[in-house]
Amino acid sequence: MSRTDTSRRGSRQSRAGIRDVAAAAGVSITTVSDALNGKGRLPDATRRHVREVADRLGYRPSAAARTLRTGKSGLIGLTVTTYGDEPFTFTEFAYFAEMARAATSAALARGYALVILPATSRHDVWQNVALDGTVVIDPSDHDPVVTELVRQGLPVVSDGRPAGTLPVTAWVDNDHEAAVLGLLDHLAAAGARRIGLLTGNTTDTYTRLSTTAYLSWCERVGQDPVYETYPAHDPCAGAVAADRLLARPDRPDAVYGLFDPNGTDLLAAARRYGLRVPDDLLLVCCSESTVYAATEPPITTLSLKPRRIGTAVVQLLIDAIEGIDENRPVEQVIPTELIVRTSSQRRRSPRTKVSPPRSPAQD
Amino acid sequence: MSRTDTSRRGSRQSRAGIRDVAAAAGVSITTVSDALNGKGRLPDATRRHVREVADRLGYRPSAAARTLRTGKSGLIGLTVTTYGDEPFTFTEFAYFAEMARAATSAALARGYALVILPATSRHDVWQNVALDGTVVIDPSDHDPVVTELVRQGLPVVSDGRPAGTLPVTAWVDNDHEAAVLGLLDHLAAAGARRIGLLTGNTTDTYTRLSTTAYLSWCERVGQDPVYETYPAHDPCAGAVAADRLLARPDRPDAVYGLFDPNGTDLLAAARRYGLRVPDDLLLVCCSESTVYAATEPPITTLSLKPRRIGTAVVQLLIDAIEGIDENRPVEQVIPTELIVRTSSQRRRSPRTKVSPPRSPAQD
DNA sequence: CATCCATGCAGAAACGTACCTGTCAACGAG
DNA sequence: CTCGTTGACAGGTACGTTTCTGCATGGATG
Repeated sequence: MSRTDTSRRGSRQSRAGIRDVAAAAGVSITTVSDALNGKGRLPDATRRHVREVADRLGYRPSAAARTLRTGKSGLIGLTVTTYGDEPFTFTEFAYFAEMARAATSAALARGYALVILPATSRHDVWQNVALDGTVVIDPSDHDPVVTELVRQGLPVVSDGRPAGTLPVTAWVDNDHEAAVLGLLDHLAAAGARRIGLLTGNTTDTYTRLSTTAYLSWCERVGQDPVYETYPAHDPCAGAVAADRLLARPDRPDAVYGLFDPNGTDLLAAARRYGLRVPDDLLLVCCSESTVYAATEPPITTLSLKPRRIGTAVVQLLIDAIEGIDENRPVEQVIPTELIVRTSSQRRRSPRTKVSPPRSPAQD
Repeated sequence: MSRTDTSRRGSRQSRAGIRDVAAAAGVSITTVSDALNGKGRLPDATRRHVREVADRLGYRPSAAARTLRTGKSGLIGLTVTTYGDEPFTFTEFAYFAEMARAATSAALARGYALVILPATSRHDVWQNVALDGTVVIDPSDHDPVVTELVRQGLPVVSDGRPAGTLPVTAWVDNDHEAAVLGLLDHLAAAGARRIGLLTGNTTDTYTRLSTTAYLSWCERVGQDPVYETYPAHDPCAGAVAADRLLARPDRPDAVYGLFDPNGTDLLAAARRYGLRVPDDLLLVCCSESTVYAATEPPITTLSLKPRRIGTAVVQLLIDAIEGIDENRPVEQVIPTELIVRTSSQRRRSPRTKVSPPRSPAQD
């Protein structure tokens, strides 16, 4: 009952350690550890007793000590590419938020926590945190961070297939080519004769694959490509590029925008030129934002299913960390979803007085 | 040059530790530690030599051991409230993303990393990570997590002033009352006779303060309050509530929406009822999203300046962790910004053929 | 009765670092 | 010549766990 002051130090009030619990419960340190971690062979009575004493003392095991001993920290890095000195970019907000949210949930469910670590972090920060593995979003060609991590023997799972010979443990990605081809077919089926593209001038895999898919589709159907590129990480450049695209002499009658804000950008540009959507111009953009369900008209979007990706990435990583089933698939393709709304349907749907509220964008 | 195998274990190839470096450099462990950490009094020659050997061996100090020894982990928790089992909610995407982004940058600049930890996390996850302190976003009245953390002696800084007697170390917040009052005055100045409110039915501080500010403004100017409430964490309820508000017999001629998606919700509802914005209906909503610059018409938004908040929160927390200037302000109020666009200006601006692209939403 | 195994627990060795406490040489002052 | 001083390092302990090994005890088995 009374505080047995068998502590080795005169210092008062430092947090209770495992040996304080052992002393108070009248057992050995081993027994406390086993009782609390459900290991060893102890009678239930002892186990309960130890647990109760630990509770009473407010005992909290030291994460640092445990990590040092076991070599596992329960921490997963979430690495985001940076433009300038800011972590993750303007154009990827909704995608990143959804993906990170799902990843956090998935990690948590398996007892892990996520640490946000921009790729450009100072080296000393990287080294001051004990990671069990890392998720890398859209790694660049020869990402020094990934190389370094792999060299340290840490598993690395990337969102987006690695470019070149980047030695990731596993990756998850969409089939961007199939997505773009399907989407272009959808537009063509809706009556588009000349489909334009609004794309980025960066070299990341997503942009590259999507653009080449567009070009090959054009070649297949015998259409001249009509596209404008812009630096996607610049928040104002998109509107300018959208304007350029619709100002061209060979103005397209349908446009696919590769980045999230392109939908509103294109819609605004269309209005400036007096183009009605979808009558004069069909519109699709890649976005996870639900605002496109409530625009006038609602805009068809391509969803990359960031929640599925976030979940899959974390599962793969934790499997690798825990050495579960070594010969599990190291790459996983998540299907995209085309959410068809008014902007890509040639025939305008009859105007309803009160349309039903938009449905939640679960999963 | 040759691998001096003085390692105490027969085991091969385990990561180089500090004593491997010491052996290879022909000095003691102390010297290595001092040389690498810039402490002690060593001649520059020794320091350089040790550093070089450490580099050659690919030595990476163990974060866990360092944490155990020093008691500092360099990790800051970022706690988000949850609705259901998902971290952070639909309505706060843009705000949260901006805030987290700024917080990450600020922490990084001072050598800390952020760990995402939903408030409802399993207890064992909380305990498995060694935190130096925690940022809590919008803590509820008697948040058990905050209480627990404070009891452990960890500094806690909250985004949003703590309700009741929550014992946070410091907090950062906007002056929500002033913001709402100013915004309502702005609408009144633009000619609004009856201003409605679209608000939440939750009890968090933001919603409560904003709503009471609205009510007291109404009382002051002698207007009957016209408002609808809905569960803000439900992604479809907003559209329904917006519709309800505009369907009322005492239909307002101006509306302020408290949550991010309310702008598009209200705009869509207005269209259904044939109301022109801003001619028949003035519109303002609280949002960090840039889509409202490109809607038709562009919508006036109230920005809570999440980036400033994120930065301030982290600075305050790290100051507390490092014990800098104990008597520093423990509360900080960040001014809001009303970004005035067409939707809240009575007179429609002349239609331009090509409007300039929207400006970036820096800071 | 001797042997064997399962049970219930204790002792002690790591884990890798930081830092406190020496030790030893050189050196200038008295 | 002696003595404090200072520079340059080495030794050793503590941080708080987990876990391997080992030691009793007691009942079942031959």
